Amino acid sequence: MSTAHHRKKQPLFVRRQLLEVAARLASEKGMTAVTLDAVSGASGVSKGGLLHHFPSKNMLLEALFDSLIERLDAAIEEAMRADPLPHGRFTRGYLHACLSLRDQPQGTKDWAQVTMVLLSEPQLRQRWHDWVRERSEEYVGTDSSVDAAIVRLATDGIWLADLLGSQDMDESARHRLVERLIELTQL
Amino acid sequence: MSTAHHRKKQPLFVRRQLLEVAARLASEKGMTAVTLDAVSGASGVSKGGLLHHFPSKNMLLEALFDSLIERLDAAIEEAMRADPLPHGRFTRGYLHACLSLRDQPQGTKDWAQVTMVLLSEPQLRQRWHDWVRERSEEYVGTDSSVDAAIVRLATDGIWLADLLGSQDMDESARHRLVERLIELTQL
DNA sequence: CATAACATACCAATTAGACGGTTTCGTCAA
DNA sequence: TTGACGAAACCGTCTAATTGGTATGTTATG
Repeated sequence: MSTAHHRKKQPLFVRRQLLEVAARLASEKGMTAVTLDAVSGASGVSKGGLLHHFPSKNMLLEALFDSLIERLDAAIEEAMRADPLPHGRFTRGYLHACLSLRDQPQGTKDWAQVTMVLLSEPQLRQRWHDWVRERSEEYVGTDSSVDAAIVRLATDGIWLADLLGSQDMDESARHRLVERLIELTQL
Repeated sequence: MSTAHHRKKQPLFVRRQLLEVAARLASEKGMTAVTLDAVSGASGVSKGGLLHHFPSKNMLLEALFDSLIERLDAAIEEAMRADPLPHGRFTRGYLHACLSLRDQPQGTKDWAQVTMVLLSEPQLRQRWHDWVRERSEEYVGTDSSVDAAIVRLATDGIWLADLLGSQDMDESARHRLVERLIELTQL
């Protein structure tokens, strides 16, 4: 009856839209709020349309996770290309990538929160674990020092702190923190 | 009809039992699996009984969160008592507490995973944030160096890595890591 | 016209919680 | 010591709403 599905078909845009809405719901209201009805409703897409793009709820969550990992990979690679020093390069790339993803308003907002929520789903933990393992094996030659490990762990800590939206660290303190972390990767 | 509710009344035990079951469900199957039916069923307690102890699902989750924070506080305090050096004492206490809670099989298992899952609930993030803020203000005199902040962030990172159940760090590597972290708190 | 991109209408199962009942416990008077 | 008696600690059922998913359309696009 509605003219909703008379609109122009734009599968890629709709798919992207659905993922973004799912991400927003997850970060703002938690996993229990990410239902098919809620996602389709908030997207202006029917449930049938949603299930056309993602055959099941799990598929939706996995796709969301994939898109986040993709983003992260791209950001790391970009940061690493701008880094001339091999030693600790991956660790610095990881640090910069996490920092840059933090304040990019484009696309999926609240990256940290979404990732956190997704990691709270046991089914997706394994994939994250695999991702970490792959990287740590790939860069074992340049990023296996104790200090590098500490920097990467601290990066995860920053990521974790960000998701609380806590603004208890001013810009200069943060800058000193990052400077020190980079220094540690070069030891 | 069953004789189940003829058993001896042990409110504290039942309450504790319910929290443990909720924690296990959360860590093993994610938040979406923590339903009133599931918790009451796996506890051998009726739904009525569950709702008697925790008037709503939110109350149950909050109580679970409280019990975890309690544990953490106790572990930190214990670690700090055994530490003679004031400088960086809280940071070391935080580190040791997180490490010790990791491998205590007693009571609520999978502490990290449960905390993670709970933090994925936006309603509970604020409380964690408040907790962090309180501590960082209380120990501003002894634990406000950049390196101390890094150690605490890295501790969060370890906590995060633990919840993936990744065993990709052997005992000696871990020991060196902790040694280095402690060293950083003393600079 | 064939197929992909949607929409609408259902469905069985599950959900949080309300409700009223039953059993035990603490307490205090007789 | 007993024995009411109110309150706390349970139990089991009911329900309205929501859940993930199916089945079957309708429209646009190549």
